[in-house]
Amino acid sequence: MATRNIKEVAQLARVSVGTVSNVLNRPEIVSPATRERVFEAIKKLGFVRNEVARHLRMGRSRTVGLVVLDVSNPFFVDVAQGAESVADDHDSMVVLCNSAGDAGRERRHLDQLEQQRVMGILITPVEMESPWLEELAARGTPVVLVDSPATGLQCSVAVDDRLGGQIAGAHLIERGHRRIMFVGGPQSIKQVADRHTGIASAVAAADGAVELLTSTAPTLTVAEGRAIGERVAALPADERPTAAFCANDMMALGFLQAMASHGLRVPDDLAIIGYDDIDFAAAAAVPLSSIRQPRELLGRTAIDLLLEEVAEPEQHRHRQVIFQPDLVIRESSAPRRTH
Amino acid sequence: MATRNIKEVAQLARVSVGTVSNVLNRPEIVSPATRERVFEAIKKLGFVRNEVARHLRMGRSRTVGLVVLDVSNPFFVDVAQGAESVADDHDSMVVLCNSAGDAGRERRHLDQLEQQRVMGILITPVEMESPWLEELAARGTPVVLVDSPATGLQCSVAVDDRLGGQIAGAHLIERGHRRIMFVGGPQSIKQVADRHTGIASAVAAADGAVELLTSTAPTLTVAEGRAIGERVAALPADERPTAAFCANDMMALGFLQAMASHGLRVPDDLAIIGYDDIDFAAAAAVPLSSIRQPRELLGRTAIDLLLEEVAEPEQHRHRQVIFQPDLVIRESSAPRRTH
DNA sequence: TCACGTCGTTGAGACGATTCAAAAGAATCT
DNA sequence: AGATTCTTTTGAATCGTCTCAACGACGTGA
Repeated sequence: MATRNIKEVAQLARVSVGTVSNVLNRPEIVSPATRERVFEAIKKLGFVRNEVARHLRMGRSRTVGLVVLDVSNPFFVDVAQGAESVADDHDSMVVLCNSAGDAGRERRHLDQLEQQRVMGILITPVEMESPWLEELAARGTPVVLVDSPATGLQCSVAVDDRLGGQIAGAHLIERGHRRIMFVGGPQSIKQVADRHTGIASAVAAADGAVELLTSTAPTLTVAEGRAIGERVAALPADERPTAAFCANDMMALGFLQAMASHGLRVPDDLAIIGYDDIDFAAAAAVPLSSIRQPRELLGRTAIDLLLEEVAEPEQHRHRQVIFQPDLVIRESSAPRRTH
Repeated sequence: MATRNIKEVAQLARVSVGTVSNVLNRPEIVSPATRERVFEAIKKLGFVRNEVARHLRMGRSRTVGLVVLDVSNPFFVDVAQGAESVADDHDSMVVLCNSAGDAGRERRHLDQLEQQRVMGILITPVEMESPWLEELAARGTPVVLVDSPATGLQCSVAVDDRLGGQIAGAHLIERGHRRIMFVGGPQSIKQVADRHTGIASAVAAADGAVELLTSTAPTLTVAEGRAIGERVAALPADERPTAAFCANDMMALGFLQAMASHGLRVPDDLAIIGYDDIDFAAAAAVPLSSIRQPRELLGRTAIDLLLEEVAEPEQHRHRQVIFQPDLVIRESSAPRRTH
């Protein structure tokens, strides 16, 4: 409660509050002697600037909200770190919020961030269509979609998920697989839908020779991946797919665990390829093949776009940046023996 | 920029600003008719409460800062989730900051949080002794140490790391290992120092029969674990330890990868045990034995203590909560054959 | 009719910093 | 010395909300 304010500092230094403020913000216009006196007073009182009052007066905040689908997915942590590294250079702060794939939680976080009058919001939305976001933007909080393409009404940074799915599919087909399962999540998540479309197009290109199964989980977690894996492992061998393309690496890890616990060999009995190429993918029981996304670059670019918009709101034109994914081949999808 | 304020709402609803504020905060004391009129005005204008002004006026914030050593370590993400779940119930918000083991970054985050006048700070400090934290607390921002025992000047939540180290050591010794390496980090990090002390005491209890090597990295990351692993793998077999106790699971995963890439078999050539029991430990190439900490409970309890202190600053007495770690045995430290 | 409570509403200060026009002081030039 | 310019410092207004004493309207009971 011993929080000092500018007034107390002014009193102790025998200057006006205006001068203290000047020392804090434009020290060069204050005479050295006065400046020194003020600094001493600050030190003696243990004065710490009140950013809240500052923000209220100045009308703009130095923090950016980042709302992600799942904090426990290292993919998003990496995106966040990318964003934070840029924010650091502009002495802003990133506050990380977890929607956990739940529209309600997402909504609450957005409300909170808007009430805090954050500088802007970076978000991987739970649902494709969200009027909230547009209203939010209309009311004056810039929004940048992350890992999700925008319709033109706002900026966005994304990776071509359709292409990623296609690459994964082509890879598995090229490896000789003819019965492939897409281990996915809610189609309402754009990324999932696109990855599905991608692999479907690769399958279609194989001219009916390849069969595509699909399983869907409510969330893209390790646990769900494991659950689906259990079900797949329980199938008779001739009904079982020979390869699985998981919507992300978390699911792939769970799926892999289920294979192991049922004595199925990866990639011999069943090949697996994940998505995101999180660091743990390489350290898995069987190192996971994956579709790599430029995780940190995604975060970096998103906040760059945001800062650009904030800096020049007038002449800013919304942009949609799209990156290309890469195929990373590891043991989990190693060459399949044609039997 | 279309941000409306209470005054505009008041004008449109033809009431005073005081009444609008009442509608927002104590709707029951406002007559239904007026209340309705105000709500309509709010909706029509798209008014969103300015939490910044609110906070300035009320003098206290609804956000809590959580400063962790490494956001990319899922251990801390779990702690954060525990904290957040409690914060949610008290409609507060947790902002996650990453010191990345760097005292400078930690310092900057603390400054920022103090300037924002957060309700309190939960922190896993980089260094044991930190005058900053005490000054911070003295100036009125409550601090709770997380995963790190306090000296009595503040609240803390921790797990008995000494015991954890001892359990890990006893386990390896019991499995027949006589040459054990502690793969650690800076001794300035209390957790690391304690885990080391723990295993050392287990080794001492073995009466000279066991040899304890120690290697130290600047940070507790996968990369550092791998680097140390590379060096260990390069040693001639008779100088190489037969078991490694890693200061956390991240290092253990890196260490494990190094073993694999050098063709050393785990646990036959070298057993590994980690610390934290993060979810990825079980999914590793060789499922990792680990010392489990109650991760979410740690975060939950920390914020409970903080809220307690904030609620009743007067009669609050600082408490130090200590939990017990558990041994989780998996394949990476399976029985060693006596040769 | 008057005094008195009750209920709803009002409006004037805070809260702590920034900003900026204007005043005060110092330095320079005639 | 007096006029002019430049440098410092001042203090009042402002940002958006909350709080609380005071006020008006209304009904009740005497």
